Amino acid sequence: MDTASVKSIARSSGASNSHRALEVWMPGWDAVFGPPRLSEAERQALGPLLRTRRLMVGEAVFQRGQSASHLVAVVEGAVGLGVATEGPAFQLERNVHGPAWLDISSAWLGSGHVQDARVLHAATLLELPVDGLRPLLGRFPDLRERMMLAMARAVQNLTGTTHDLMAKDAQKRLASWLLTHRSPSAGHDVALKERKREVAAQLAITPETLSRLLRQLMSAGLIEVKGYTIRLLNLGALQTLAHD
Amino acid sequence: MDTASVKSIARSSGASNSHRALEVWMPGWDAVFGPPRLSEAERQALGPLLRTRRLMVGEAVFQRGQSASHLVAVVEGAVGLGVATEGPAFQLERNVHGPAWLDISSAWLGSGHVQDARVLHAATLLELPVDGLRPLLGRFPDLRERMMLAMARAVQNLTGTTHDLMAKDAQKRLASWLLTHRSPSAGHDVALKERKREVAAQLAITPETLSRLLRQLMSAGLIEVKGYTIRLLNLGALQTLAHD
DNA sequence: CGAACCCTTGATACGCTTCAACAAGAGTGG
DNA sequence: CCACTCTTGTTGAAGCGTATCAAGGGTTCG
Repeated sequence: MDTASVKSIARSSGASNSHRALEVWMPGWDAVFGPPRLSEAERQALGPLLRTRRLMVGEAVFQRGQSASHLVAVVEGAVGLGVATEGPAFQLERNVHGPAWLDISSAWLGSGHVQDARVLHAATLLELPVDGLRPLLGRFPDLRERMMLAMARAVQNLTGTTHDLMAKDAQKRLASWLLTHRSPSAGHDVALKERKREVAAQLAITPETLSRLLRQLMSAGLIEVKGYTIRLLNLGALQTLAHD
Repeated sequence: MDTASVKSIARSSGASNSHRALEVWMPGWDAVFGPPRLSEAERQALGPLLRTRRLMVGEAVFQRGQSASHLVAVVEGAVGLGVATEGPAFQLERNVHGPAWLDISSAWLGSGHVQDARVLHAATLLELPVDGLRPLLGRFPDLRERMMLAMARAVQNLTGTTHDLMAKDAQKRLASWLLTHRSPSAGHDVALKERKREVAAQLAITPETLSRLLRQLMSAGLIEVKGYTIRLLNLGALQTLAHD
């Protein structure tokens, strides 16, 4: 496990010069914290605290009820959040593609994770002990602001999700999903990075219903489905559908 | 508006002794921040920033899209979060009874509220400008921790809500709601503090369905409904129902 | 080539909504 | 004081949206 080697570097560097300290910083970590980039001082302070784990498909990142002492992020890969049922079955609720926070709230409360997390595509995970983070928030206002923003975004995202679940039917949720998941470059294509059954789970519908809905939108001329690529033919109409 | 008088006291007191400073602190504010009680220094720092508003039934606390510069809490009374449709109609999604935070996330992002908020029972509101709060978070570690915890709790609550919406049917959500809303003292009664149609809205069902479900649970012997009081006759069975 | 997936399609079932009617209180004005 | 209206909750009948179950086709991989 390469976590060990990173750790030993961090320890041996001690109160290092910036050159040595840089060695504890791994490429990709910046993406989790998001722009603007962390300052050198922040990186030096955070570096020794951070741990990475590399997990393969199907492995559990954490389990429901398991006490949480670390904030967890996905640096790269994909992790599903949900509830494990008996056996290998897994009731997927949310899909986290790196780089993004996976569980930014549980560790603060110290009361254990609320969901299970399972690796969907081999993933690199980042763990940040909240006990170690706390003092840093006093020393680094920017880092503090960053964490507040990250949590605020989490709240807003979840608020949006609950709104969608309460107020929109499946077709509207799908239209909404398609619009937010279109590739940033070519604005009219959605390249599915996951299986359709996982998309369906996020939309809180069955794979069968998703299939029917796609077909429905297709025969209405709004989209064009080719395997795992969906071309959006009529953005305006999709937005009208999605917006309430 | 008594906000003005409070404000003038805060201003005139300047670098006051603790006796004068206490005057800017209003009874009830502590409840919003939750235990343990704020320190004297924290109160002195927060006091001049906080503003209270007293709003009557039906008034809008804030509107969707309206830019948010303040964290908003309900000191006392009840406020509904949702989306205003045309006219006076209001699609209620969440119900906030004071003391509790109403919108703790929008102001951090500075991107406007995501929902409308409307007063359901005459309410006292507390507003805390995030620009004023920011520097305080550097000076008061306890206050910082408190805010992190509050946001973390918001995330966990919303996570629970989405889980319920995705995985549970209406009956299970109702059982769950009844269990979490039973009066803390006499553990077998639920005294509704709102109209049933508002309870239904929170459960994302229609009032008709709520009525039928209550009748259903009643004839199953699990509860006893008398107007706005519901007696839970079989906690165990309700928990079995609620827990997936 | 068969086995194991994934997606699709069809038939049917069920949960919840919608619409409509009605009963029971609360407030209002003659 | 009674008739009137407004609001809230309840009940019934019908319909829509989505789940469930079952079957078949397309890939991928050993």
